[in-house]
Amino acid sequence: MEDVKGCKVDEEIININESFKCNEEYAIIKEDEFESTKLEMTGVREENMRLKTLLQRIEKDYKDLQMQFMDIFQQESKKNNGSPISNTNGDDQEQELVSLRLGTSPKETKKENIHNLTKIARENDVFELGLGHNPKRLKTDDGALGKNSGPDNNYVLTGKKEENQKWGQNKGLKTERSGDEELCQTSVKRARVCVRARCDTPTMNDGCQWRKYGQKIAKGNPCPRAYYRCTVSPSCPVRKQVQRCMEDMSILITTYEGTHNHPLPISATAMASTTSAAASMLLSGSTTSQPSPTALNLYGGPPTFHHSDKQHCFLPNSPSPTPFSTITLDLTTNPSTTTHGGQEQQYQSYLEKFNQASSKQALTETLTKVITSDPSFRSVIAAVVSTMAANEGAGKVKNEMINGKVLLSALENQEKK
DNA sequence: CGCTTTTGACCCGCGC
DNA sequence: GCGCGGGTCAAAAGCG
Repeated sequence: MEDVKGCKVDEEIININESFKCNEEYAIIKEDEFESTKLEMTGVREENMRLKTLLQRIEKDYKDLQMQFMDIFQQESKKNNGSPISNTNGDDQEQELVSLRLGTSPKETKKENIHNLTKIARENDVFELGLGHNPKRLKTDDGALGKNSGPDNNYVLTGKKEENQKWGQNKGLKTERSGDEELCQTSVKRARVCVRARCDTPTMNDGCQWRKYGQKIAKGNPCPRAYYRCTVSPSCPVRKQVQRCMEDMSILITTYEGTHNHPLPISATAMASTTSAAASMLLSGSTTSQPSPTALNLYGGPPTFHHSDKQHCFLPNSPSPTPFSTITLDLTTNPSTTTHGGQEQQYQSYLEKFNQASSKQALTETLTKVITSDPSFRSVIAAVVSTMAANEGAGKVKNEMINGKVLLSALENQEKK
C-alpha cells in the first residue's frame, strides 16, 4: 500500500518537474518574443519621430507658402484699391484664389477666401480629421466637387430643381441669384471622379455609408446603373453612380460627385482624398473651356487619355458640352488588384501612383497647389498621425506607419520636383 | 419599428 | 410637339 503511494508521489514529482521545465522554456520563448517586440517598437518609435519631423517640416513649408501667398494677395489688393477694379480682373483673381483650394466654388467672395485662408493658417496648429470635408465653406453651390447644400445656400429653388442643381446637369435652371452669380455659375467646371476597379461585389467598399435611391438600365449597357447617396450626414450632397463595365463584367465603375460636408470615417478618407485630389487636378489643371474627360492609369505605363467614352465611363454622353469635367482613375490593369482584402493598401498605392501619373502629365504645378492648399492632404496626414498616437498596438502602429510613409513619400517626391 | 432596397412613375433637357 | 434617355422621387416591400 505504502509502495503504491510512494509511486504516485514520485509520478507527481516528475510531472511537476516536467511542467516546470515546460514553463521555463515557455518563459524563455516569451522573453525572446518580448525582446524582439521591444526592438520592433523602438524601431517604430524612431520611425515615428522621423515622420513627425518630416511632417513638421512640411507644415512649416506650408505655412511659409501660405504667408507668401497672403503677401502676394495683400499686394494685389492694395493695387486694386488704388485703381478701379474691372470685372475681368476681379473674376481672374477669384479664379486664382479658388484654384488654391480644393473644392472651392468661385462664388465664394474674396473676403471669404481671406477668411478661409486665415482659418487654414490657424488650423496649422491643430490638425483636423476628416477628408473631403469642408464644413467651413460659407457660400457655396452644391453638386459638383467643392459644393455644399447647407442651409446658407442662397439658391431659391424648390424640390426637384434643387435636386437637379445638386447633382444633375444644371440645364437652364432659373434661379433668383444675381446676374453676377449666374455668370459664375455658368463658368464653374464641375468634376466627377470615375473610378474603375475590379470588384465582385455590387459596390466597392470605400468606407463611406451609402443609400441606394435609384436604379436604371442605361442605354447601351445591359447592366443596371445604381444611384447612391451619402448617408453619413442627411445634408451631404455627395452621390455616386455604380455600374458594371459592359466589356468586362468584373470591372466596377464608380463615379463620385460632390464633397462631403461632414467628417468621414478614417476608412473612407483614402478614397475621399484621392477623388478630391483628382477632381482638383482636373478642375485647376484643365485649361479648356469645355470639360474634357481624362483618364489616369495608375498602374504603370503611360497614362491613357480617352474621350467621353461610355464604354469606359458611363457619364452623360450627350454630344453637347456639359458643365462636368471627368477624371477616370483606372485601377483595373494591376493584376494584383482586387477589392476588399487589400483595399486600404490599394488606395494608398493608388495615391502614390496618382502622384506619379500627375507628374507624367506635367501637372506638377497643380499638384503642388493641391499639396499646399488642400486640407484633404493635411487631413490624411493628420489622420495617420493621430491614429498612430491613438493606437497602442505595435501592429496597428506599423500599418499606419506604412500608410503614412506612402503619403509622405508622395509629398516628398512632389517637393523635390 | 426604423432603415434600406426596389421599382414604376415622373420630371427635365435634348434632338428630330 | 413628341419621343428618348438620364436622373430622381416616393410608395411598397424587405430586412434586422
